[in-house]
Amino acid sequence: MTTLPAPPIASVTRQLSRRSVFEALLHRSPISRAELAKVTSLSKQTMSEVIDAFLQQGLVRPVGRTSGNVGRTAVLYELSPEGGHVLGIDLGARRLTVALADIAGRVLAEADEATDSRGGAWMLDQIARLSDRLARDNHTHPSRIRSIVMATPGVVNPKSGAIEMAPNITGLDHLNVVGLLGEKLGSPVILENDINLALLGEIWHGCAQNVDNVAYLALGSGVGLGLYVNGRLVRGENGAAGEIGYLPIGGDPLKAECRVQGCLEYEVGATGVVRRYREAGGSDVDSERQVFEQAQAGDPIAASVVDETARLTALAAATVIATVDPQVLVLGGSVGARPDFADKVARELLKLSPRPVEIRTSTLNRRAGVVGALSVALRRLHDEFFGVAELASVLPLPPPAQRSARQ
Amino acid sequence: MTTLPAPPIASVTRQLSRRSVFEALLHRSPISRAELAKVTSLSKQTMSEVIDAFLQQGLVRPVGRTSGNVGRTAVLYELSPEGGHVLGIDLGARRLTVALADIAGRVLAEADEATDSRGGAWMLDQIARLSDRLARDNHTHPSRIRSIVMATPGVVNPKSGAIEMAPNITGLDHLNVVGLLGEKLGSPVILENDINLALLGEIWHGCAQNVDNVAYLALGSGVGLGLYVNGRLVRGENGAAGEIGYLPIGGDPLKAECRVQGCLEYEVGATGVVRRYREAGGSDVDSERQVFEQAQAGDPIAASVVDETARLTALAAATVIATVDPQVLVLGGSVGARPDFADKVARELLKLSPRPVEIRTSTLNRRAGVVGALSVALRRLHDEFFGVAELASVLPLPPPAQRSARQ
DNA sequence: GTCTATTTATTCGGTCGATTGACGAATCAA
DNA sequence: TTGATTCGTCAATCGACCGAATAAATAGAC
Repeated sequence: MTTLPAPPIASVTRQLSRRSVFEALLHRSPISRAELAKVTSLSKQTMSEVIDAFLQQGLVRPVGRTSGNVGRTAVLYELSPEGGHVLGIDLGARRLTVALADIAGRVLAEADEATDSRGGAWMLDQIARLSDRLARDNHTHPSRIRSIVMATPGVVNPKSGAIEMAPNITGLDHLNVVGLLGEKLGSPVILENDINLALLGEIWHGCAQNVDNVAYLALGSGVGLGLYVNGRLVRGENGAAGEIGYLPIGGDPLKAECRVQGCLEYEVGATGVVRRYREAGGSDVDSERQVFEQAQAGDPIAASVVDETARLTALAAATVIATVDPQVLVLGGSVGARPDFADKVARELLKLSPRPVEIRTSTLNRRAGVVGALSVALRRLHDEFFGVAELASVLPLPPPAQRSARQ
Repeated sequence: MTTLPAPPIASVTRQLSRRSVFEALLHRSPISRAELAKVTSLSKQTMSEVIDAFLQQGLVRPVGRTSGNVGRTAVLYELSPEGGHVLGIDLGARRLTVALADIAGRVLAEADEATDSRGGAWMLDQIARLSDRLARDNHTHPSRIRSIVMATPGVVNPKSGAIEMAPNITGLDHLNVVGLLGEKLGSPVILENDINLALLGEIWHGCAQNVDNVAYLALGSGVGLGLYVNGRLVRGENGAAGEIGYLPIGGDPLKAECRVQGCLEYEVGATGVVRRYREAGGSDVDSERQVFEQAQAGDPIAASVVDETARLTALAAATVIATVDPQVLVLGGSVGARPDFADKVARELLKLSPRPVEIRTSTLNRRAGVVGALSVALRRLHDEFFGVAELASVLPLPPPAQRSARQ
């Protein structure tokens, strides 16, 4: 229980060394000093200095020794769980999920319960309560949590960090969520759109690992898109990138309904699917899931509604593919991840797109959001400890108004 | 005429110092050592060492002294044109443009002539001849050119750097352009899509300076899109990002014509505009430009064709806006940059998009491509001299298959 | 059992680069 | 002419790195 951080100002070069040692520790967990020196190509004594500092900070701990090889045995080290913790939260309209991980990215625990339907402040209390419990159950004092990221529906303004449109959750807009939650939990909180985080989840632990250009098409109660381009998340200037509910697909884009909730959303969103099924004379249903189940059970009306949904989804996918040319298209969300539906979309897409794209279905499913939240929280923590900040930035080009050389 | 580079291996920390000194020199051109020390927050001593090294390399040169202030006068320095040159080339179906700039980004000269219509090898010869002439006319031996970027129509594969589809230029595909041209010109050549470079041109010297999220919609003989997201160009996995000719807009996406050249292209491309005008009973024209001129002259058929073109363009714009949420939408290309047309598109877009986006028209027009090529060539040169390579990279997260800690 | 080869980790200079403070040089202002 | 101010260099010091030498610990050969 050492008082952790106090990174006592290090020179740039030492910071770089620390950083690369940390990276090696992340990826080759139980490892000796000598081995670390090899992979980082630092000298053995620099390595010893860095490891000593890490030990003192409680960032690293010894775990056993090598044996069996010729020569002196080496002490093995790994990142200590005491090094810091992060919290990921997925706030859905129905379910609230919380997960805890340590600085090495090991997921220590996960918990979920039904979202408090009273919304607003009650919900924030619920989040705080659940998070606290999770921390204590894992012998982690809540104060040891150093980075928190929460997935939320709606548009998150990338500058202010505030929620701007959260249609599904009552009393969440016009509430200073970052401030209130940060105070309750005692750590800085970052909000991010749930679809974006689900995408990052699939990239970290799911079906899109080691891919630099991914489009994630989420189809559930609504329709949304997450974009990962050049190895970075695309948020857009107002955080509204991927709001493809407004794509002019599936109806007259000038119609009143389309202007309000978006053309595509009106047809393909959950209420749209149910409405189309009812209008076509289908039996009584109250969720889009039932329509899909009816279709699989042989209901021809449901089948045609599903086919049309797949067709429209494929159009949206073709649009995205033509625009950003991703390597992989991930289908997610409660509807999109259904294998039968994904197959239909893939078939439709073959007819549309000149360039076939690899289609995958979500492997994390409901966990995607919370895993993505963990990944962002983790990256934030790492950057806090080992960031090189503006060092990394690209060299900006000179502005056009060059004063010319004068002798 | 010192033998320039020979950067005699510098330590990381010195490289960082050099880099930030260079950056300061780029942006505050005539500047003294003392001033440099202030803005870079390096010590005066270090500054003198770095400047001495730069002087020896011929990278900077003194230009006069300060005067008028109290205290000792200071020698002012600026980046020397001898420090290195870059070449930008814009290879169009009609016109070939070449421009020369020095390491500070000062455009030294520009020249253009009609593209050799025999295409293929003749064209490469023409490029080499024009480039050589430009260099010699500016007292720069071609061998001093250290970085060359060429804008070309078609899809450039981001991995191989080869041209994959160049419909408008004869005999350009299946030709090792990078290799042949690099050999002729004696420097490494990079190819990039012309629309992407036009976008980068507008960002560097044109109408989209200091904006991190830009969509560039080019409408000329064809239709294309350039995307600049998170301060970086979006190429896509196959270099096919922005190929919005294939957007399912303006017709049945399953129709034969659409599958070949793309739905939107079929309607909005130059031949599409002319075809629609003819089909509507318009008078005899042989270019899309004439249709637009007829419309302005009062021809009602032409006007309706133009209106429809604007409507479809606005639909494409709305699609892009919903997908990537740019801060600025630039309209470019011979048709797109027409103010009357841009106005129409803006009006249509207002009806479609829930979130109004700032629309600008290209200010560089035909020069955009070559200016963008210069900007990329320049950045490459700067990175070669002062790049920090993987130093800059983000800390990768650990893979999911974490071996757990074992005591 | 002993010895040797091998590997780990620490100690000891030596170098590089950055900073600091002092100082001479150059200039303006009074 | 003197004083204030700023520029640029010199000398000393400090932090961080590396390579070489050395001590320590172990497996395997004999």
